[in-house]
Amino acid sequence: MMRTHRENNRSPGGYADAMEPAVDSARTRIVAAADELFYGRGIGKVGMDAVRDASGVSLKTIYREFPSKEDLVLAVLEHRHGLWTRGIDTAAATATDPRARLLAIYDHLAVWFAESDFRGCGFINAFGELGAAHPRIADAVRGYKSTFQRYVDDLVADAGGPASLGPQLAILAEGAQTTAAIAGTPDAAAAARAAAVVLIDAACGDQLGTS
Amino acid sequence: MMRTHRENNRSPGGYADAMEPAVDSARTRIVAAADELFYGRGIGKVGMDAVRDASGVSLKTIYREFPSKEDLVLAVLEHRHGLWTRGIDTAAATATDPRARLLAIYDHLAVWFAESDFRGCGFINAFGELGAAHPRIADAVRGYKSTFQRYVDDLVADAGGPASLGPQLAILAEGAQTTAAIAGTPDAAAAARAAAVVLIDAACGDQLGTS
DNA sequence: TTGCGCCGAGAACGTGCGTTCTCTACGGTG
DNA sequence: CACCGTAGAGAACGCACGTTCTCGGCGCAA
Repeated sequence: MMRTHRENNRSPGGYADAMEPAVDSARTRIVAAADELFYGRGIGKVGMDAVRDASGVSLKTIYREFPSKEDLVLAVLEHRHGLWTRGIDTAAATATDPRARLLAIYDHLAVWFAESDFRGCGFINAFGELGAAHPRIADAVRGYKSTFQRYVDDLVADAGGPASLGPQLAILAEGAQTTAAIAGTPDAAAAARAAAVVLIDAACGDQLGTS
Repeated sequence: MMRTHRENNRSPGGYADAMEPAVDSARTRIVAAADELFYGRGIGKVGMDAVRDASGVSLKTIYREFPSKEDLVLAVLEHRHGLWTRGIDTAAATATDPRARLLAIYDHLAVWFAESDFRGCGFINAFGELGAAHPRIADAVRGYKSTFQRYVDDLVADAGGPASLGPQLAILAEGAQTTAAIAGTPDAAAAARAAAVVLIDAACGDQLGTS
């Protein structure tokens, strides 16, 4: 099974092949700059002028790549999903069994929460801010979250746990993110991990030792 | 102990005593209307004109009661905290022991998630949207969340559980809220409750039967 | 009744921002 | 060199919104 939680290769953009490199680097710079700004200040508080200044790409080029701010937000969310996926994958890389891979999720959260610019889950923030008015953004967030849910469910199945365990572990991860963001401390990752240990061992029959 | 999770009596406003009734009903109508609008659409998407139209109170009076939109947001958050507190208290009213009062939290979540206009936790949404730019709002949200954390911690102590259990149960509640909001289904409440049962019984020595 | 102060309705003002337009420069091709 | 498409800088436009101001009406004291 070993589902590796890959991101999609590319959004269906459709730009010419010959100029892919230059265009792609412009896209990359725009998305990277917008991601940092959106995440740090909230999407509504960041104007396209700020994205231009931070990326060094003119407004005209930004609007050629992304026909509207909403499209840029969607690209930023996809980018964040790639970061999240890679982080989970590297955290799980050294694990040898599904149980350890599940717990690696919370270890990754601990690393993330300790970053100085941590401000909660970008998907949750975007959903709370724009979900009601922008169905495409709400759908994208739903999709990313359910992808993660499937990842957890598959690991639970590999570990021989019941289907009810997956949602519980995902809820712990979600709650840790908002708790850490609001409290301003990374403690929630350790608490969620400890709870996950109890839940996993209670549900999976306790074949292995604790921790 | 029986901490009853009360809200504060009044914010330090300081308006004349003689006109309190009329003024208070204006405040109430403004806050009620703003609460519904802010929660349903997101704070940034609701103009003061919309608050005026929905409350039937003129802009002049709104600005006499709340010197700025930020002050109105703070009052709305306090109002929501009162609703949340009363909901938790009534859900816990029929419970006879601390364990049941803890589980009543998730029963209350299930009721809340099933409401047609449920759109996640208003505090989390406000924090994600405005926390970075409005420290007073961030502080208020932090305060409400830590009040809830203390409520849970006290119940855990009453139940004879270890201090580490309180944060775990609060994380479950937080995670259930965001999961239910994004997924659009109330299932997360039941999953969080089931996880809470396992965690409580594992930590408290399993004196009583399950569920 | 005459003045006075409060209030609601709504216009007005300033600002920020999403989006588009203009102007200029430049690099490659005949 | 002339030509063309493209890019950047930045102005411009339209709109939404937070906040303030104006106007007309209404209740109330003398």
